[in-house]
Formats: sequence, structure tokens, C-alpha cells
Amino acid sequence: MAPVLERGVLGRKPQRVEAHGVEHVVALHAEQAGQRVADGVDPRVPHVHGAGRIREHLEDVALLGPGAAAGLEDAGVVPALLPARLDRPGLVPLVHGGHGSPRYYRGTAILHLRDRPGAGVYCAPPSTPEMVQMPENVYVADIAAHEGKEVTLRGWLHNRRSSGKLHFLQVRDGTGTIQCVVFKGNVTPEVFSEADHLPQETSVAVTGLVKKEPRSPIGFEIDVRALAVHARPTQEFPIGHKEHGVAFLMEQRHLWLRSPRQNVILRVRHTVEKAIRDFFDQRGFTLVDGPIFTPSACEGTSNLFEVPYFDLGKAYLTQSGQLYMEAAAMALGKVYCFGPTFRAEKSKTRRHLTEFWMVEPEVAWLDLDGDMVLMEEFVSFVVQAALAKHRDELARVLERDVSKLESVTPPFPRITYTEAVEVIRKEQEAQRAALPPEEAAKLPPMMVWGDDIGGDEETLVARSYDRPVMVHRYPTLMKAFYFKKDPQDPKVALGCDVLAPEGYGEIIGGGQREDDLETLEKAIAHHELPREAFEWYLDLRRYGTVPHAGFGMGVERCVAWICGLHHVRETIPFARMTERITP
RNA sequence: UCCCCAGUAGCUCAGUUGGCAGAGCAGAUGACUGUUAAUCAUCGGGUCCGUGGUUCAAGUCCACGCUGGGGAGCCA
Repeated sequence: MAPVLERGVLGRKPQRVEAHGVEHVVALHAEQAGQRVADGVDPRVPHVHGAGRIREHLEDVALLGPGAAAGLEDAGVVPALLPARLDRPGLVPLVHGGHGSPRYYRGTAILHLRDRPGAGVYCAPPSTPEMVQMPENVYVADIAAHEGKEVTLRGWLHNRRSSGKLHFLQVRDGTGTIQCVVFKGNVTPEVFSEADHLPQETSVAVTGLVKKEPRSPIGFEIDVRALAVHARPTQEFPIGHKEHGVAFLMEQRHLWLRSPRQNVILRVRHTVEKAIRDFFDQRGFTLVDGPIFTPSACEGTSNLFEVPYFDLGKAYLTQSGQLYMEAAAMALGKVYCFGPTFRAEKSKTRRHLTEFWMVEPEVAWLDLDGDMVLMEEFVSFVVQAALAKHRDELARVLERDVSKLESVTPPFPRITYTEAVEVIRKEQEAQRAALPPEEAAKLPPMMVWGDDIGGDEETLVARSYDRPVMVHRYPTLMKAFYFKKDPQDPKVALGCDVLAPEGYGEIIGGGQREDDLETLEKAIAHHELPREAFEWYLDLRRYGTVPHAGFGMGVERCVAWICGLHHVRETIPFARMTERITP
């Protein structure tokens, strides 16, 4: 080992030892041997600041053992190596004998520095060499539990402001963002200067005291004692703090996810997905995963993604797991599937994706009325779960009017399709009456019974209610072949759609299935579907057929509604649309 | 597939009747002990989407194309 060139008994004031020009070994040792180390972290320990940089300069480090008081020549010096991960500024990490996990010491360190400009060690007065609890690695979300303690946070630099002798670093760790205050008097000039020049999205480990701060949005700040730069961005982060266009942000989706807004949306999505599973789990449903590859269209041949499938020709990506869930319901009673769904429709609207996630429950011995009760309880459960967990974030970050979600509780209003048509026609008449005749003539024709309820019509129906509205008994001709006809009125099918309020439109479609073999055979023929492909499905009616019902809910539309978003593309991590498949 | 709109600095945009290419933000340098999208000063930064045309002169007008956005239909 190189000779010791400097040795110092450190006073109360921090002292910096430069190492440049020649190879140095710097020894620092305790002022008062035998000083008791309090629980937690004593700020008066050797601080190895700027660990990311120090790492490059340190070749060796040694710690004086318990006999430190005897001096540097004491045989208690423990040779040790600096571990690769020096991320506990404030404590000296050592690997005994050059292998094994590092143990963290406070006490006297001997640092062997390489000859590099800027190399140096900054030390506060050390206390007794003694193994101590290392500064806890904590998350911003849990910061309140660590008030008054020294902690290490690891994350990314979100933003930075400066005011002379203070730098304000906004550090984001995935659970939240916290302001870290770097005061010139608390760190070395190098660290202070570095803190003022770190670009956005630098990954850092910040060590400091957790302090209560009324000016902070989260109530706490970090009073920085040490800052370890893990990695500087190699180039400027494309997404700044000002506004950006949608096209640009979608191209940068992999980076856009880091923004506070996208963080909240993805967390709400997570909560919604968890609530979906909790709801069905609590009610004794079994999760049955449907296939992604399907042999042919579930509901006709419209708009399916086609993939080559070995010698069997073509396969298609699923557009619904429903038919398979019907089979599963006959086996397990109450089932649901939850997975991705693919639609090759060239839909370019705020409500459409080519790949989206759908949950589809199916229940044996259930009729339309029971299905509608299940729908309203399910939607209410999911909305209330999201509200309970994210009320503050929804209101603050997404500026969502959460009072609009509070009213989402059962029962939901129910109207028939026929009644909905009347409501729409009255609205359309009112619109016409309010316009001069020549203007009114330019409007699209009035809705008549049998027309589909489009996006505008959905909004007309939904806006008179403060919660989702259930529209049931649609004309049979509009619905898929498997819907059961209403025995009271065969012109309509026992289907039901749930329309979300505030213009979010259809989030659920479902209903009671045709359980009679002959009627179903006729329906397949009437829709001109290939009978062979549905033989297995007809088997379900051949072997103990029972009334059954179910529905499908699109996760993205539900999340968009809960979050109050303009477009579903923000609700899925990586949206797939007709004109976009990257990143 | 149809209808509408947009494309100018890294980003968001302005650009007048067709007459020298602009601002804010971001970046760099400096000032400031409480900033919250900090502020202030200074500096650097351009294939005006592409091709062709009209014109003394095109970011601007015309044609075609490309890319993206919004909407319709269909759906969750």
C-alpha cells in the first residue's frame, strides 16, 4: 500500500482532502474513540460524496477496526475492497477479504485514490468504527414514515431549479416525486456544482434527512447530504416540461410513460384490473383463459387479424372469448376470461384500438335481468375501487371531477332500445325546432326504430343520467346470432349495453344467450355462417342446455372514463392503432 | 373506405398582399438562500415534409405524393 500522506483528526467542520497530481492515500479517523453510535443514522460520519464519481477514483479502501484509537499503524486495519455498488453515501462499504456481500461501517476509512482530476473525499467528523444499520432505501410513497431520519432515495431527476446557494432537485422514483434541497453548506463544491448541471432523467441516489415541509405538495422534502449519480443521459431527454403534440408523444411513448400524468393513468389501470379480478374472485368465479388463436370468426368473418398456422392454413387472433366462456360456464358455473382482444377494423376514433383488453364473464343459470344486476354491481365495484385508491391523483393530476364518479352505484337506470329511440327522436326534434328550417334540413335524418345507436345518439341518451345507463332489448337483426330472442317480443334480443356518462359511450355489451338448439341452428343459417365451425358450440345445447348470460367490458374505455381522458390510447401502455405499431 | 385539418429550430407554434427565417420552451454560460412549468442576462440552434409547377421572387399560390391528427361507419 502506498504511504499515508495525510492524516487528520477532524473537527466539527467538514474537511475536504484533495487528491490530484500524485497518488494519495488519505486516512481519516475518529476524533473520539468509543463514541456511541445512536440508532438510525448519525450525520456526523464519514461522507463519501458523489459516489458515482468517487467510484472511478477509488482503488482501495480500508477501515480501522475497533482498535482505531491506537492509531493508523494499529494492526486492526482491515484491508478491504470497495464494492462495485457504492450507493450508501455516508457509510463506508467494505467487503472483507475481497469477496462476499458488503457490510456498511461508520468510522475511519482509508481511501486509496487514483490519480484523477477531481478525485477527492469529503468527510464529516467520524464516530466510532462500528457496524451500523445502513441508510434505508425508501420510496417516495413511504416517505412520511421516515421523518427526521436519513434515507437514500433512488430515482430519476424530473426537474431542477436553482436559487444561488440552493438547488431544488425534483426526484421521481415511480411511486412519487419529492423535492430534494441541496444547500451549498451541506455538500462539497463539486457535488453542489454537479447538482446544478444534471440533465433531466439523470438516474441518481440521493441521501439526506427527511424533513416536514408545508410548502411541499406531499408535505416532505429531502435535505440532501450526498448525491450519487448513477447514469447521466447520453443526450437530451426529448420530452420537456412544456406542451407537446400527441403525435410526438406517441412516438416517444416509451419515454412518455415517465410523465406524472401517464404514471397516474397506468396506476389507475392497474387498480381497475385488480378490482376486476377481485370482484369475480369474491363471487366465486373461476378465471378461465380463452385462446388467442382461433380457427374462424366467433361472430362472422368481419375484420379479423389473420396469421399463417402451419399446415392448417389460417388462424385468426381472437376478437372475443365469449363462445369459449359459454363452454367453460357449462363446466364451472361462473367463469370469466381476461385478456387481449384484436379487431382489424380500420376505426380511427378516440374509442378504438386494434389491440385491447377485455374481461368477459359468463354465468350458467342466469337470465338477462340477473346479467344486468351483475353488470351494474361490477361497474360500480370497479369505479369505487379506483376512486378509493386514486381520488387525490385523479383530481390533482388528471383534473378529473371525481364527484361524477361518486354517484356510480347500483341501481343503474334501465331503458329499452325502443324507449331510447323515443328519447333520441325527441332530442332530435328539439334540435330541429331550435334551428331555422333551411339549417334543420341539412341535419342527418331522424333516427327510426331499427337504426343503430351511434356515438352522438349514445351521448344524447346518457347525458340525462348521473350514472351509467343500461339500454336493453335491441332489435334482433342488429345483434349477433347467439343472442336469445325475447319470448315476449321476438323482434328484440335479450341484449344489454352499458353506456358510460359524459360521452364515454358503450363500455359493456352483453346479454342472455340462445340456449335452444333448433333456434340457434336457424340463427346460424340465417346469418350465413359456416355451420361446421360451430358444431362444438351447438354441442353445448345438445348436452344439458341451460339459460346463461354474460357480458364483455373493454378495460381501456372504462379507464378512459374513470380518468376523464379524451382518447383510449393513453390508457394502455403501448397502444396499437391502425396507423401505429411502434414503439 | 369516406370527409375535414395539419406538417417551419430538439419541442410547441407564429409567419401579414408572394419580398432578409421568428418567438417561447429546451440546451450552454453567468447571477440569485425557498424555487414549485422559478426568474433575470448573454450565446448557439433551420433539408420551412417531398417532388414538380406558376413567378423577377414561394414557408406563403397550384398539382401530385408521403406522414400524422380529428371525425364517420363498425365496435368494447
